[in-house]
Amino acid sequence: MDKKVTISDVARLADVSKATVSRVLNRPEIVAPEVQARIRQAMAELNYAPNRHARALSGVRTKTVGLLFFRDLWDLVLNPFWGMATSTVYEHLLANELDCNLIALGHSITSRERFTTPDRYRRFFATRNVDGFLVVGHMSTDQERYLTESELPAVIWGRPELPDSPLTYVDSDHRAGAALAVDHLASRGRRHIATITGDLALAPARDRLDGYTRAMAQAQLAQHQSLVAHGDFTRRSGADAMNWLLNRNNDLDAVFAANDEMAIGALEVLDQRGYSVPGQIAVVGFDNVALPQQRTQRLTTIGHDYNQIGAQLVAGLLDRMQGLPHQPSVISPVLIPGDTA
Amino acid sequence: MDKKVTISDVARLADVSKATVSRVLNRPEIVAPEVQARIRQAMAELNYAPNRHARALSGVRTKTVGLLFFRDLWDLVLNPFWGMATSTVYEHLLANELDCNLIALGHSITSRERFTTPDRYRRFFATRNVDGFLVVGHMSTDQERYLTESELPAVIWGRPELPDSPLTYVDSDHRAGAALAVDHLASRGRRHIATITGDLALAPARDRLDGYTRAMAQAQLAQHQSLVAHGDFTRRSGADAMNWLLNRNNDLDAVFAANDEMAIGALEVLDQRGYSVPGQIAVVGFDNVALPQQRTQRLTTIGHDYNQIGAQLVAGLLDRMQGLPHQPSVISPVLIPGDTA
DNA sequence: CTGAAAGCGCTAACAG
DNA sequence: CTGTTAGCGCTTTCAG
Repeated sequence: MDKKVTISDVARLADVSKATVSRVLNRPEIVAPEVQARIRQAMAELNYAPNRHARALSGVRTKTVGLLFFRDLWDLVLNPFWGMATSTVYEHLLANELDCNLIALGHSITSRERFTTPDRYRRFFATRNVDGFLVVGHMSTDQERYLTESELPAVIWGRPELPDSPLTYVDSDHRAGAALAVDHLASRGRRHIATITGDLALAPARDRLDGYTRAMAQAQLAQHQSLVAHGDFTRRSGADAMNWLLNRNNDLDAVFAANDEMAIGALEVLDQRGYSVPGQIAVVGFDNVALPQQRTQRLTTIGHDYNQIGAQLVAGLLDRMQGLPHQPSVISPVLIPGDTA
Repeated sequence: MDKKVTISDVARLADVSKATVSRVLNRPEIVAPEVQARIRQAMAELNYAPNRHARALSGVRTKTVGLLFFRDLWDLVLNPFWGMATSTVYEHLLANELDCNLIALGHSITSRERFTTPDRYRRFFATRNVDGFLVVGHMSTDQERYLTESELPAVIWGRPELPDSPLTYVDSDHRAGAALAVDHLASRGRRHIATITGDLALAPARDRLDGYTRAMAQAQLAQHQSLVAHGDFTRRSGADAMNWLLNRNNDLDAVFAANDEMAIGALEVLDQRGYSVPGQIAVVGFDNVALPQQRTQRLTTIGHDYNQIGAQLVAGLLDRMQGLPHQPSVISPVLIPGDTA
């Protein structure tokens, strides 16, 4: 019915020119109050809604940003961290009156088939027609390259992999976070602190391990191969790693897991095998994912400052969209006290 | 750099007219093979990517659908059901080469402020400029009305509330699902079957309760007020409800919770209070949310046919986008065997 | 402060 | 099969 009300219809009804209508849409202050009132009236009457494509075509910002989620959407279900991250970004986008185009680029069969050639990738980014991108999750160097080539402003949650990427970013200080965990444990008298690493192909996992190693050294605690178990950020792997640790250490008194999921897995094993937590073994996780309600015992963990990261991410993108520079920033995580350490 | 390659540039390079270039984009089969090759070559060389706004403006489908998520995005984190639902829809959209514009309309402060007036709502839907909408989550009757007024094709996961809404839908048969649960329990010899309802303001919760009631009657099992505890779909409420039930029934031998989250809450209480499951009390949930890895004991539950729902949703929308009618459909859930009943 | 006119990039008749 | 010619709805000079 009123699907096709255009600016001309409004102009006709209000007895002005299209240009004037357009003006009240964009710079209302420069049009005479009475005329403006008349026009607004007409718009309401006709139930007019501007066509964003036409708008975009004539060179105006869409105010739409592509939220590139470099994971399978299912990950939103499997690890709450991703849900936290995307939700946070989404909220901040909304708060800045930006529309969001969530684009998932995971490993699901269907989406994998879409990107067989570099060419397709390029096309993909260039063709989104958004004002900029926000990136969540880990992208390959190729993906990073193509995204860069699209020449659209983009800000990453995390860090670019390419040496001197023009892509800017906001990241948590993973190393400092891990150190926070170790220091906390050490200060509580723990001496035999093990760690369960994440997938070391990913930078955050490496950083967290590095932070652990350094903090252990700093605290002058003995380190040993058998104290470092390798996981891959999944709950299952956390459980396996915990078993592995228990089987080769009998004086273990603490574990720092590189994320909460693995920490939960570890807790389950400890529970099964009859260890008391934190009595015999203390556990600290990482991410501070929304698990408070999931167990009677609240996990002690290292928390990202989600809100600040989200805020800086979109502030940075807004800057870049206006051609301003954006300084990458690294945000300090904090210790979230709980019942497990 | 190549941000502004247009169809004319390609035309010039390939020494043809814009129209011909446009043709290879839309109906390649009607252009001479050699010319086509030349054009494609030129496109590659210039790294040409069509401008979707221009395209849309000249009356072509965007192939973009708005995925309206009528919940706060945080719900993706809190209850895996929403993650399952949106992921499923997303996958099917992708499989059909449709782009997805995820739009969350929850109760977060920021988005709430956006929709203070009916007018804003109308504008919101009309202004999306997508080819159609897919709806996940529960919308108010107002929202439903405005969406309808937008006159864009829309298909709902669930059911419209308005009497004879032109909005079409795909839904699980909640009543049948609940009956499945009760029948299963009854067939295993359970006689004192309680239920924990969801938020009865929502149709699915009412349907599941109704299904329970009918199946109980059918199985000639005694019903009683004290067997019906009210929850709100959260884990916490499931736990509370379980306590409530335990406190006023001493012969309880089974519980049907209206969703998995509440079932988990109930299991936690049973565990704490020292009941054996399913030895003393059997538990069945609803939704078959991806919790397999969450506990050693797998929850017996009623599962939606996610894939089929997703497929029909998208197929239905595609039909409606072409002006074809779409028959709403109701999909039967199935019993997912587990270790708790 | 307002109107007329040109053009954003693409598609769709209509002729050839 | 291909080129020409109009727009799609909106913004934006440039005059008035």
